[in-house]
Amino acid sequence: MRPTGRSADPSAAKEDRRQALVRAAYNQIAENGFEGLRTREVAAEVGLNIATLHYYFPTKESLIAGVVDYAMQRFRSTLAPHGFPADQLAIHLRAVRDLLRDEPQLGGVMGELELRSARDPQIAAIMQSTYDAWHRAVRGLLQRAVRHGHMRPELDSDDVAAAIVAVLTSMTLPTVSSAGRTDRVLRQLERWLGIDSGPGQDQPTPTGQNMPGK
Amino acid sequence: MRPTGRSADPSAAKEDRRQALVRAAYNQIAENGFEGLRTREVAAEVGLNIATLHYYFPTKESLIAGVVDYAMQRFRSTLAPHGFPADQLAIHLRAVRDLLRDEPQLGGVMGELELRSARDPQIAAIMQSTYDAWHRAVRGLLQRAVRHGHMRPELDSDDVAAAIVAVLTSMTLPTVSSAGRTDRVLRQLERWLGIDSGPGQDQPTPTGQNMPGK
Amino acid sequence: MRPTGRSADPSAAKEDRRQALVRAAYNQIAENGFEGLRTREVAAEVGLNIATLHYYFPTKESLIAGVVDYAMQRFRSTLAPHGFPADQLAIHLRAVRDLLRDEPQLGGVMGELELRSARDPQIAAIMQSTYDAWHRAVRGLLQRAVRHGHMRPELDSDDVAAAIVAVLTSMTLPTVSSAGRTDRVLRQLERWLGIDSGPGQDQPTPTGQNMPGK
Amino acid sequence: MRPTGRSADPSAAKEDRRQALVRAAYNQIAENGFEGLRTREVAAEVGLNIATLHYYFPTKESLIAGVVDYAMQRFRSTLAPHGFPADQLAIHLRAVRDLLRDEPQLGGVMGELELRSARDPQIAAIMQSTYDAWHRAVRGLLQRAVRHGHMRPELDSDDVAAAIVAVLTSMTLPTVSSAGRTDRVLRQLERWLGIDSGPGQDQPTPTGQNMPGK
DNA sequence: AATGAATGAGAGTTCATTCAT
DNA sequence: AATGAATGAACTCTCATTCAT
Repeated sequence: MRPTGRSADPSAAKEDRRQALVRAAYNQIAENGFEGLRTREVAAEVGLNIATLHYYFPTKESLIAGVVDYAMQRFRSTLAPHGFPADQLAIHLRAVRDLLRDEPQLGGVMGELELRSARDPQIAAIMQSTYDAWHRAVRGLLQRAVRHGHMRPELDSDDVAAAIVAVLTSMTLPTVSSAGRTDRVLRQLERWLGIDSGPGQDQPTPTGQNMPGK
Repeated sequence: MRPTGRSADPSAAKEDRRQALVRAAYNQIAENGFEGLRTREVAAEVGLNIATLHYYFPTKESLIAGVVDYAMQRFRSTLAPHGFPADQLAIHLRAVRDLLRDEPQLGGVMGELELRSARDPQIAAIMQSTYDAWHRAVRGLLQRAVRHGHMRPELDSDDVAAAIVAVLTSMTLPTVSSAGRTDRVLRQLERWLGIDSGPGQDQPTPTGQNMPGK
Repeated sequence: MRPTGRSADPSAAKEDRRQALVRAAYNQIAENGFEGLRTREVAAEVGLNIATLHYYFPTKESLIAGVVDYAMQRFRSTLAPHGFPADQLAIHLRAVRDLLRDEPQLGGVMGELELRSARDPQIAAIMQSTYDAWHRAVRGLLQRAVRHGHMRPELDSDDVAAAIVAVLTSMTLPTVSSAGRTDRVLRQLERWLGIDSGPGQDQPTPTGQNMPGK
Repeated sequence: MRPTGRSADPSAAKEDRRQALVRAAYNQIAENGFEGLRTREVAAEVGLNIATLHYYFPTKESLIAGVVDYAMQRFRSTLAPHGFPADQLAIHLRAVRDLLRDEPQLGGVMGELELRSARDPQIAAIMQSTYDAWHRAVRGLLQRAVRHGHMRPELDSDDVAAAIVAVLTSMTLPTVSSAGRTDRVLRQLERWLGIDSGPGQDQPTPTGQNMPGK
């Protein structure tokens, strides 16, 4: 009675199809943007007829809603790790970078959602709450780091969290992410946070401009 | 007293019309995205027939090119001040914030261009060169600031410039810019750079987390 | 008893629709020329929406290709009889005349294709090969006729075939075909070929200018 | 007081412009057919503005009428030579061939007019009367040739004239005129008429199938 | 659960024509 | 006599959506 696979449970099979369609749409958006999202293409990629797509998703908007869900879950699942020990902030930054590097579509889709949220209140709400959760998570990390004495107590955890989220978000944009700027940006962010550990991808930079105590 | 308006110079009048169309398209993109850009709407907004729009811009693509030009000029003109004394980096950051605040459309359009550049090589080239110029300008500021003793000499001006550009860019995104996050982010950036002149919008908060020497 | 009409075989029904559209386009071209061919009209004539027409023929050009096929087949089917006994050249000439008389659209469409071939290499190729085949068929007839002693041996079968094809082709032109000139022309051609079997449509005019021996 | 040239007479200058426009349209039709005739292009080719074209020719149809006139005059002028001695029929055939060879546009335009006449009664009338005149001229030649003993008395001058005109007309069609078929056709026509003079373009063929004297 | 066929609404683009200057 | 600017009408083509099967 596994809920996945083409097995007994009919409603599971249905969910499979839906997932396949959502993933196809997700890829399409990553590649062509909302502008270039064609339901026919999505259906074709899954090997289905347009009409069948509309059986699963009555309207294009509902399919997009599915994509938003999928992207968010994809994002969150990787971004909100389990334990978060003391200085796992560094791990978090790397995780984001790795995620964007390994699944380049995600950046594109997030960017598209970002923009769409300016016009689509429904998406805006989802995005906002996701970012709020993210912000809170990062802020929590910062506070714990301060409590553990790994960061300067006078930092405004709200402001720093906002800045971190902003920098990480900018990395989804093509212009910033291109030409290896990503690594530059991330490295500098680590320096500012005093969590740069040298190797990463690159050279040992034991400077630590911001953490005089170090 | 240039011949703006329906006055003497005929070629100026033509340029006026073109500008009006470009601005209308610019607004449309800001409001509805590239996805929602309709030439008929643009023409109507200026009070012209579509055929007339095509008289000025043979193709939709050429109109978009006009918009790109306009947005870039809008962006650059405010971003590349003339003199740049020693600590004008702060002024620059504020200028960007003010520009995005006072002309909210600009953020939207830049975001759209940003995304489009992932698929449109022509736009990508323009965006890239603009960002490169921006990066160089900021880096130059940083280097001068270091030379004048206003910043720590060991900073990697390339990395810091990249981070600054990334943060400022992220401010064009709706999610980041909403809910007053912009100010948070900017304030923190200033702190990191050691150029913060106070909390909120302007009040003096001489903390200076990053520039211990100062 | 093939599944014509709205009966069993679904793919046959599809082919029916395609045929109906092609025939409608064929009629439109005959009536208004390529210049006046409007997809909307074609669809309307069959009782379909334009979008549906594009379902069957993705582009106007592909619809035209269908028309070319149809016209050619219409032409060939009647022009390349089965057996061709000795003096069937006469039959061939009459068949062409009858075809053009009974299906006046064909002349118009062929004329249009003729002209279009001056600008459209694709059509030019089709027309050329059709005419070549026709030329060869006629030449073959002539040679057999010579071999059987029904025509003078010294005739240049290539030249005569070219002339015959030219005359028959000219009969598709409105000016030539109008005012009963067709019959005049054909009668004279028969005389030159020595196969004339009578005046007007049928009256016996045993002159036979060309076949003195006969 | 020459009526041509850019001199004194204002109405002559006007006529010049008209002629230039007509000739430009004529060339355009030869190249692109009626289908591809664009008034803007015509005006541009003469170096005028569209609006100016409409000053000379209020409507596109009126411009076309001008082209018809021009083509007809071009055709007639060369086709109806002055003297016509006894066997000038041969000269006539050669003249037509040379005309079509030396001014290839004429064939195209005549073909277009030919087809258009199927839909445009006005053009049909002009074409018809031109062809009638041509037919009569050729018939006159034949009759004189018979009277002078250069042709067989029993020929039906009406039928032969019709056939000649048909063959010559077919030579305006691209498919017939291509691939050197023209010469074949013409040569054979000359043989049938008994006026082949051997060399022409090619080999001496003194056969003369049709001249009983042989 | 799946599909082929059909559609309405609308997109960008073209073109002959007009009008004020 | 000439033009730049403007327009209406029409064209081909696209796409999300629907419906009978």
